[in-house]
Amino acid sequence: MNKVKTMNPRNDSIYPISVVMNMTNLSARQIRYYETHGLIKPARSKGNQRLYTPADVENLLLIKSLLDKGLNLDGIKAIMNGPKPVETATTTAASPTAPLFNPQRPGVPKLTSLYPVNNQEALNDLLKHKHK
DNA sequence: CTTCTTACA
DNA sequence: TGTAAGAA
Repeated sequence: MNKVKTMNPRNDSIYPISVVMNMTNLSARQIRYYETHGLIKPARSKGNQRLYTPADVENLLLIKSLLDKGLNLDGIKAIMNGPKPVETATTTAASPTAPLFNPQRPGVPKLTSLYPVNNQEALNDLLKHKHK
């Protein structure tokens, strides 16, 4: 019942430039232009034909939106090959030491302390006072 | 017929 | 960026 249509072992979804044009609403000129500027790198077929992957289309879409936001090709280029979301994160994170819990089963006699190592100092202090 | 390259506007 | 010409 199922019609397997051209299911080759190497079937990467690729589109010719015409399809990409319809998907991105960009002109062939623009698509090729962005390629010369290194924003996309579509593979080539035997006849030197451009083969666009879905990833390429996504990039084109991103380029389009970024372009619309007022950036130039060089700026977009910088963004694309650098996972740096321009964030001056002043993350004063005080060590995200996740307080992991020890999955101790009921009946284990080797229970010395079930408190996070983080509070060991405070615990000792408390015990000291109590023991006094 | 579709796409590619080069080149001019 | 659009478009023309000639080749593939």
